[in-house]
Amino acid sequence: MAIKRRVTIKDVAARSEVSNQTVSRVLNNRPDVSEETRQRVWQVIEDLNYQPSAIARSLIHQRSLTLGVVTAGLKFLGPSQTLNGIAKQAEEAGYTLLLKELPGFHTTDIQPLLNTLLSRHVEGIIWAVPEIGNNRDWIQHQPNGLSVPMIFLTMQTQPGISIVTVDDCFGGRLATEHLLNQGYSHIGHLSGPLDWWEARQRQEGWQAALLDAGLQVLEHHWTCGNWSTASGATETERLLESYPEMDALFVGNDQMALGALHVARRKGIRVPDDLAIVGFDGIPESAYYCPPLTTVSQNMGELGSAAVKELIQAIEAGHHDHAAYEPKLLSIRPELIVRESSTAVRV
Amino acid sequence: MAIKRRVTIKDVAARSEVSNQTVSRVLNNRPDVSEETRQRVWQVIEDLNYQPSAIARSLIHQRSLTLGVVTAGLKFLGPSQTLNGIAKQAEEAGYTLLLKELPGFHTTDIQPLLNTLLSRHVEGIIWAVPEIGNNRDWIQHQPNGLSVPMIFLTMQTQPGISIVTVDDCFGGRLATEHLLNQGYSHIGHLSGPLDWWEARQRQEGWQAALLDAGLQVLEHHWTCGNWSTASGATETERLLESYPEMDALFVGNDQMALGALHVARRKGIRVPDDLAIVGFDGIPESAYYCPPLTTVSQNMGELGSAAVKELIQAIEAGHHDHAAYEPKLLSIRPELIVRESSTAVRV
DNA sequence: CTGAAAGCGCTTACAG
DNA sequence: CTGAAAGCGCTTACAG
Repeated sequence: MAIKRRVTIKDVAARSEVSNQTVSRVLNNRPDVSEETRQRVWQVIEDLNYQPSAIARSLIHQRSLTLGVVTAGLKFLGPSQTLNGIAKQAEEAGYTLLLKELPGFHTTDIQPLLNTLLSRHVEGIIWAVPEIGNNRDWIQHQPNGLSVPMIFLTMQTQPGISIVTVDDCFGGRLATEHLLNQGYSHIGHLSGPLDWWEARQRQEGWQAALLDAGLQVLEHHWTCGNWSTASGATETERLLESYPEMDALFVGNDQMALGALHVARRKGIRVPDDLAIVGFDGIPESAYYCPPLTTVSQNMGELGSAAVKELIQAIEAGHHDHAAYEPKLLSIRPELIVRESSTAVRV
Repeated sequence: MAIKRRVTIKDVAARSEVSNQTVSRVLNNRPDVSEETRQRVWQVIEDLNYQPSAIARSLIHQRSLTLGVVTAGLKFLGPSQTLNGIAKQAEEAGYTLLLKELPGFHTTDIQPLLNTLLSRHVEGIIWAVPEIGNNRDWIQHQPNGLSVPMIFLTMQTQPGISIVTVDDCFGGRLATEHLLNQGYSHIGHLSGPLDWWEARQRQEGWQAALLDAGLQVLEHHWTCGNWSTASGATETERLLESYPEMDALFVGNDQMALGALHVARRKGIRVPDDLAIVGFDGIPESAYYCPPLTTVSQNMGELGSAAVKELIQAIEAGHHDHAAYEPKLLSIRPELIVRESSTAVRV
């Protein structure tokens, strides 16, 4: 497969015996070309299978129609669903995506990555990396802000920053209130790792609901795992010991909930009669867990597409430079899906 | 966020009172600049936070250091794991990814998509869309081949095409032979949709193993689902009726296997004593199914990174245009993970 | 209706 | 050691 030179506008011009700019006119459907010339040039374009260079064009137009996406942990469900939504929406809006995946969640030096993206003239950036520990502190240290609009996904509100997020706290509340309504009163919580903002929010929702119901929230009523099914299993065991009265458990994601179900089964604990379990995420398989899992469903695809819409709006506001774009906070509400794992017939 | 003009090489040149090409020399670490000038220019570059335009550079160098990735069904596990591997490897090799997701698996007109990619000067393309029905016929109709190297993932061998694939047929054989070794002899199969090449391969492996063992393979010994847990459940029910002697079941993916387990449980069929079940994919949760699932594990991340390595090799071969790059076929072997769902103590 | 000129942001020979 | 000129592939005024 030897190197093939690109077919350029010059090749087309030469072959159709006109100047470059006439070819350019034909390409861009300008009116001022004679019908005869137009036909001839199109013919040559097709014969040569000529594709105008988007690169050259973006240099002139100062527009690349490209969006940068920074993601991490693509092998997990959430991030890939989000990317799915981003890709769909970008496609629809006529933008192309430049994808960068962080090697881990805790990358320290963001600058080279941002530079790569900016050097390729992205018109905006979507930051689809979960907020963990202080992995967003760099935002403060940006010299004089970014040179392009940027949208952050699922994170703590910060002034001056556009954020699209799922309301995880509300989700945690939803799960817990459901359990209360079902008559459970010793409701434990198995959270995700607490350096994750999402994990903390869900935990907060759980706690708030219990306090609102006049119940106590004590240290030994909860523990945290690392999102994996394995950790869901081991942490559930720990919780069963530290909180023996526990009759219901709100778990921070469906995969850990699967681990919890696993442990309950091994120990002969009946779900939901002895222990109700509610998950978070709403992954399709959860409907086929044993028993089917009640869960809080969040639409990550919608999150992604909302982010793209918002970003494009910001970009266009920048072009009509009058209307300075106001940073926005969009929050998507998760929904409760009730299944067998939390609906015992209580007496 | 009003529009900000990019800082260009001219700005730097003006501010440091040298010509553009001296700035260029400094940027590219050329030797022939006086130390004093070099220092001054670097200072200005930093002050202005100047980022050279990769776009302009790629125009000159005729190299974009960009790879195109075409994917579909990112919301499913396989494609996103694959993309994960692709992203990691591309990053490591210093390439940036241009991502396009097809709206569905059966897109008819590939040309516009290919053109977008080519117009942005991608140096190579990875086709990470599963082969389904005739959704790859377009390869034949490419006028005079592609102008850049292209690698296809998981598909039927075709002359002149570079392919990186998992050996699904071998995987199916692995699962089936394991069941035979465990003493099962009425082994049914629940495949994925048969227009998927991968589904057909796994089915073929199952069939070959049975024939090799001198067993019959009849129509009513297998059925096909659509990869979803739901279809896994309904198709297992169907199979239990059509093939009542069945004592083991090889299922085309883990999610459908979860559906099979679900049905078995509902019907009081003991797994693995009455019915052994083996899945395919090796997703982490399968270790926590009820009972834990024996499965054939395939490393999609490795698939992705192998594809990137191969593609880059092809690209570089193109640059040293002597050594014409030979299309290759790389095949990755899946592995069997044995768990409780297939290891009854048989008498 | 069509072409010569200038320029997008950069680099590569070529002079001096 | 440094700058003027030409060019990557294209488009946009400006002439004619």
